[in-house]
Amino acid sequence: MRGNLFAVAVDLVILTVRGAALHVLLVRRGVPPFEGALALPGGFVLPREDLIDAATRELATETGVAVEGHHLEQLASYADPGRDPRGRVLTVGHLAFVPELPLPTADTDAAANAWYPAADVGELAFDHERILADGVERARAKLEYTTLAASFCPPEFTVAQLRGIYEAAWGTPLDPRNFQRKVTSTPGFLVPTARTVSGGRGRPAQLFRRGPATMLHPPMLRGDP
Amino acid sequence: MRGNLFAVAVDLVILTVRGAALHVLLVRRGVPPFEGALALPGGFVLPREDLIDAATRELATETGVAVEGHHLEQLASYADPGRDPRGRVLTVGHLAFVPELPLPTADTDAAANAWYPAADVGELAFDHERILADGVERARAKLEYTTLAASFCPPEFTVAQLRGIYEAAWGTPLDPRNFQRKVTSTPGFLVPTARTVSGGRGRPAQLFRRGPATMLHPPMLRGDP
DNA sequence: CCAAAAGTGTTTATAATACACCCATGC
DNA sequence: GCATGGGTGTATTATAAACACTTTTGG
Repeated sequence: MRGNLFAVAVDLVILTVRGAALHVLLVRRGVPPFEGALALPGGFVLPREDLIDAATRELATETGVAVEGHHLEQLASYADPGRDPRGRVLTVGHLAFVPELPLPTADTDAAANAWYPAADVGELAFDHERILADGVERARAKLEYTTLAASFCPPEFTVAQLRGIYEAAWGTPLDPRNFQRKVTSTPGFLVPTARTVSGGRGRPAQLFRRGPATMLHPPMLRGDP
Repeated sequence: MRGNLFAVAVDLVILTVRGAALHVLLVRRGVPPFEGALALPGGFVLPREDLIDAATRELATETGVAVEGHHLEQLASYADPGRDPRGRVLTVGHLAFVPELPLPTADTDAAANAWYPAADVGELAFDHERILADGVERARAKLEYTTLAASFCPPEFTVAQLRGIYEAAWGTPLDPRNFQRKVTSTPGFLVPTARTVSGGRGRPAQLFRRGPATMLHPPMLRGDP
């Protein structure tokens, strides 16, 4: 067909919210090239595998959790001729949103994996800084006009937890009272459960699940004000 | 590195607005596979070429016009193992917005190229129906919250022309008077020129160029109402 | 009872719609 | 003049931000 063949990989920008900041899952590379450097988790696509399946497999490997209910989408492809010293490698970046969860202590192929603040990762292997930047930008954009913030929460969550996601993602405190009304009055965003959370300091909060809606009209954040 | 190598192609969803509907540029295939079928224009990525360069080259080939001022962005990658009967081919879909322009009468590699209504293209080669659908969906979404509608217009255009883009893209008539104020009062959307268009039936309209702004806050279209 | 967080009601500012109206041209 | 589309002003309506207030828990 042609002499110019590519190896094809998938790399994952796996984001979560810890404390008040976006964090990304990075692995320490154990083999050349870029041995010892931090990198996005990823790997080559298998002979009969589709891209989303390869990404799903990597996500399960790295987080130790099934993809059940996690959000995973394709981000963009990167194929700069010089991006990999081994030769011509195209990588398809993917973006995943997961709740804060304990990581498996690496019986994976990677030497170590851990959460790092997405805003301050230092130097990464290959062009992974660029892929990460694109992933963070896309994540922020999608939070504005979709209901995906709930993908960062566990299966059942409070309105305050959800608000923390938005506040972490774009660093602005939000009015808890107006936020409450906004999300509870958006049809299909939240499905109330009968249960409440106990043990907190104030009045117990009601627990919700993700609703069927995916798009927000109007968006969550407005212009500059 | 690995035995599972891919051929890598780029395919283009080139959109324009003709009359009152979105149209897409399609080519009639002159060689197998899918000989005689309609397909998106595209081709293989060259050995030292980056993806955007390959897409830019194809866009210039098909439209006969330099990419000056045209909008071109990566859409998504497609690599289903069965998508090409010749073997493992990954294609990186791209999305282009161009003004209505005369097509070169094919001294290109394709047998013929022409505009087709994007909503009614019939069967396409490979998985190009899917790629087209993704492109149209992305185009509609981006028109809502960016200034890209102006990319469908010639270098100088009237507010009514711009309104026609929006009306064609989502099939809703818009109030000319409120539309006028909305776009002219959005900073950086339109740059007025001294010139006006003559020969129309009513009062001559002022001509504008694209401004530096790219994002719209708030978006152009609101929810269902 | 007090502190703290959840959740509701109400006022106020802001922005979007609807539409009356004037402007500048061709015929 | 009059039809036609370009462009502006303004009243009405919807929405979001600000914040006082009530609810329900733990200590």
